[in-house]
Amino acid sequence: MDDDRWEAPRVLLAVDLVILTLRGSRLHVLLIERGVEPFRGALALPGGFLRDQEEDIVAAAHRELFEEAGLADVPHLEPLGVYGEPGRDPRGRVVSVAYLAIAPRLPEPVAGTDAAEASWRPVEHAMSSNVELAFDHRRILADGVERARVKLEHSALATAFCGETFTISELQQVYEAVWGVRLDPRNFYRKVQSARGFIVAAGSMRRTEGGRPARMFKAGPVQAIYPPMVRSAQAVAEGSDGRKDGRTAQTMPEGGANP
Amino acid sequence: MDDDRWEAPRVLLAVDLVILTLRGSRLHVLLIERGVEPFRGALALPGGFLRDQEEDIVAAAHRELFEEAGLADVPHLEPLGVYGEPGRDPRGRVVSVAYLAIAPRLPEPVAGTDAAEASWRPVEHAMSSNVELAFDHRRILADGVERARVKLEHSALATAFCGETFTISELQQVYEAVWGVRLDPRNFYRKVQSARGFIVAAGSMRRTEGGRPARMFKAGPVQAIYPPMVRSAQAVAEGSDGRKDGRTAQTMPEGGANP
DNA sequence: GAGACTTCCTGTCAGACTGACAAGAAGCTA
DNA sequence: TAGCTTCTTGTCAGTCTGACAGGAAGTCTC
Repeated sequence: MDDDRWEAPRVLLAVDLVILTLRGSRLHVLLIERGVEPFRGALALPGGFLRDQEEDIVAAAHRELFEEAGLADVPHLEPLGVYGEPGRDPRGRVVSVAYLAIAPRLPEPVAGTDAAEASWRPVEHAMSSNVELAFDHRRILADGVERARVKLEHSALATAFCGETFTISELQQVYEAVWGVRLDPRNFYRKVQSARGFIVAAGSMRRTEGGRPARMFKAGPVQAIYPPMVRSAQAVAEGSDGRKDGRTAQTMPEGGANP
Repeated sequence: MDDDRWEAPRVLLAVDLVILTLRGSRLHVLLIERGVEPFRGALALPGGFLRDQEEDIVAAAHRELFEEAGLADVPHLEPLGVYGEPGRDPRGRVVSVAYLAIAPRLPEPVAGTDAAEASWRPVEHAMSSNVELAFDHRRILADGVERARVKLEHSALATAFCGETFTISELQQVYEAVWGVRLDPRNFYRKVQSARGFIVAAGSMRRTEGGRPARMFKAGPVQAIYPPMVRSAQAVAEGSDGRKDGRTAQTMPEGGANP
C-alpha cells in the first residue's frame, strides 16, 4: 500500500452478483436484461456502482440486488473474485467485486432501476454459447458456479439451498443439481449422516410427496464438514458445463472481505 | 454495474501481497517496515496503489513487490480477497485487492520505496498478538495462510514451495510446515505417489543429507490432485497457529447455519 | 380394503483407502 | 566393518466408498 505525496489514480468500483437458486431441481441464476447502455438489451448479472464514497461494498451489493431485482433478504454474500482488467468496461476503468450467494426458493425477481427485466435462468442455458452476457459476466458466472461446486464438498453450504428444514433427498437434489451428477440415495444417506454436525434431526416432522414420509432435518452447527463430501474424479474433471481449462486465474476460493 | 447519467464515486485501488516461503522448514511471510505515514514504523504486507488508470492489477502487484522488496520473478499471484471496508485506511476510501504467492527459497528482500526495511518473518511470529501489523493486514495474512492450507489439499501447490526438482521428504516438509502437523514419511510417500500426475520422477538424480540418497521428482502436469490430500479432522479444527476458534476466522459464516 | 406404486431407510459386501508399524536398501562416519 | 542416518517397499487391520437387496411406510387406484 501506501504512497503519500504522489496522487494515486481513482477507479470506479462496481459489484456484480452471482445469485444461485434451485428451481425444479435445476440450478438457476439471476440475470437481468440491461435497460441502459452499454450492452443495452443484453443479459447481465445484477450489480452496479457504489452509491457514494462511504458505502460498504457488501451493502452496495445488497442494495443493487434490491434495486434491480426486488430481492431482499438474500442470506449471505460470499466474496467471489475481483475483475478489473483494463478495458473490460467501455465507460472507463471499472473494477468489479463479484459476490456469490446461494439460497432456497427465492421469489420471482422484479425488474427495477436500469433493468428492463429480471428473471431466473437455468445455468446451463445462461452459460451456453448462444447467449450473450454483458461485459465479462460469462466468466464471472462460470467462476461462481465452480465455486459453488467446490464449496459443496467441504462446507455445509448445501443446506443454504434448502429451506429451514429439509429432507435428506432434498439435500441430495442440491448436490445433484450443482454438481451435475446422479448420486445413489442410499449411499448419500449414509454419507451425510456420518458427517458429524452437518445436519441434525428436526423434531419428528415429516413431509411426503408420494412415497414413505421422510424425516426432517435442519442445518447442523458445523461450517466445515468432515469427512468432506467428495466428487468423483470424473465429476471433478468434467464439471458439468463445458469448461475445460481447469482453474481460473481470477477467483479467490475462500474467505476474504466482508465484515 | 451500470448507471449512466449520474456520477459514480471513485475509490483508491491498492494491492496487498501475502508472499509465503519456506526457510529452514518453517513458514515465513514477507513483511516490510513502513517508511511513511500512516502506520510509519509498523510492519505491513508489501503493496501499494495503482500507478495509473491503465495499470493492470496483477501488474501493479508485481511492480510493488519489486519496488518495495526487490523481488522479481515471483511465480504466480493468486487472488485472495478484497478488503474495502470504509475506514480501513485513514487516507480515504481505499479498496485493496490481496494476492497470495508461494515460492521456493526466495532471496533476501531488499527494502525500496516507502519501505524502511523488508524481511522474511516466521508466520507464527507475525501473527502473534504482540506484533502490530498496519491496517487490516493481520486479517489478510491470516486469510492467506489459511488459503495456503486449503490449497495444499486439492492442488499441486505444494510443489511451488520446492525447487524445480525435489525429494519426497522435502515435499513432506512443505505439508508439515504449512499445516503445522507431523506426517508419517511412509504413508506420505505412498500417498503422493498414488495421486496421478502430482509428481513425476526427474531422471535418476539423487540428493543426500546423511542417509540413503533420495530419488528426485518434479511437479507433474496436474493442477488439481486426485484423490486429494486430506488433513486430519484435528488438523482442520486446530490449524497450527494459535487460533482456537475453528477454521472460520476467515472462512466467514457462510450460508449453512443461517436459517 | 387390497393391491400397486412411490419414496424412505436400513443393511450387506467387496474393493479402495488410511494409519500404524516392520524391515530392507543405500548412503555416510568412525 | 559396525553403526547411524534416511529413503523405500511392504504388511495388516480398520474405515470409507460404490453397488445393490430388501423391508418400511405412506398414497393412489380400483
